[in-house]
Amino acid sequence: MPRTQLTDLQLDIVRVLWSEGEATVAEVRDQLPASRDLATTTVATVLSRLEKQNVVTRRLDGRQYVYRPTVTEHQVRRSMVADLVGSLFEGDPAALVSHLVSDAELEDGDLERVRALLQTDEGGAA
Amino acid sequence: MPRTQLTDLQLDIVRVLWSEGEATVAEVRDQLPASRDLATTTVATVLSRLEKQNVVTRRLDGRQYVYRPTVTEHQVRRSMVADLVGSLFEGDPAALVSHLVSDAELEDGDLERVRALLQTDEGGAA
DNA sequence: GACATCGTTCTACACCTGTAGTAGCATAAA
DNA sequence: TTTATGCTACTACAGGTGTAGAACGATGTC
Repeated sequence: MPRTQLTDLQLDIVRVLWSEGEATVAEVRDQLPASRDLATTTVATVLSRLEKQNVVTRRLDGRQYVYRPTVTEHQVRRSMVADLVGSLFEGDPAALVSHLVSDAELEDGDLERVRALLQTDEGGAA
Repeated sequence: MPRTQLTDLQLDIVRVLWSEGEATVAEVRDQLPASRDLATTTVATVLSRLEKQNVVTRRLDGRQYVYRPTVTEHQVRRSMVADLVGSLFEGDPAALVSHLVSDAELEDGDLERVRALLQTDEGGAA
C-alpha cells in the first residue's frame, strides 16, 4: 500500500492530480499555487519519488509521462488525521474535537455548522 | 519562538518532560515508552537538538543537565492541529470535525461525548 | 541536415531526523 | 592513586525531503 503521510509540497502536487484526474509534469508545475515557483525538474523529481512510494502511477503518452494519483484525498485525510490523533490525542478522536471546541479553534459560526452536522448524523455514524 | 511541530520521537521525549516537569537525560530515557529502547546518547542527542530549537531548556545541576519543556502540550496540540487543518482542510476546522463525524472516525459513544461537549459550550466558545 | 526545444533521468547538495559509538572529563570507589 | 563510572559533546551515518543543474534523447523548425 502507498504511503499516505504526505508533506506540504507533496500534498500540493498530489492535489493538482486530484483536481485534474491526471497531469504531466509541466501541467502540475503550472497549476501549483503561485507561491510555489519550482523548476520543472523539481516537480519531476518529487513526482518520481511519489511514484516510487506508490502514491501516484504514471503512463507514457508519446514522450511524456502522465501522472495519476493512486490515493484519494479522502484516504490521505483519513490516514493523516488518524496519525495526528494517534500521536497527540492518544488515539481518541473525540479528544481532538474537544480540543477544537474548547480551544476557540472553532468560531461561533463553525459551532453552528458542527451542531448541524451532528444533527444530520443523529442516527449514528456509519 | 520554538518549533511546535514535533515528530513522534520528539513528542515521546517532550511528553516525559511534561509529565515530570523536568528531567535528566537518564530519567527521560527510563520513562520513554517501553517500545523505545534507545541508547542514552540517542536521547541526549535528541534533547540537545530540541534545545537548539528552543523546544526545551536546560540548566546545569552538578554535572548533569536537567531539561525542562518551554512549550506546553496545549501549545503543541494547537499548533500541530492548526497545521493539519491548514494543509488538509483549507484552514477550516469545522471541515475537520465534519470529516471525523462523517467518516466513522468517531464511534457512537464519541458522538455522544461530542454532543455533550457542544451542549456545555452552548454559550459560544471563548 | 543543423539547431533549438522539450521532456526525462541522473547527480548533487543542504538540511532534518533517528540512531548510536567514541572520546574526554569529573567523580566515586578501591 | 589508580580505576571504574557517569555524563556530555563530538562525530558519523543512513534515509527522507526540497531544490535544481547537467546530460541526453527525441522532435520540431529553417
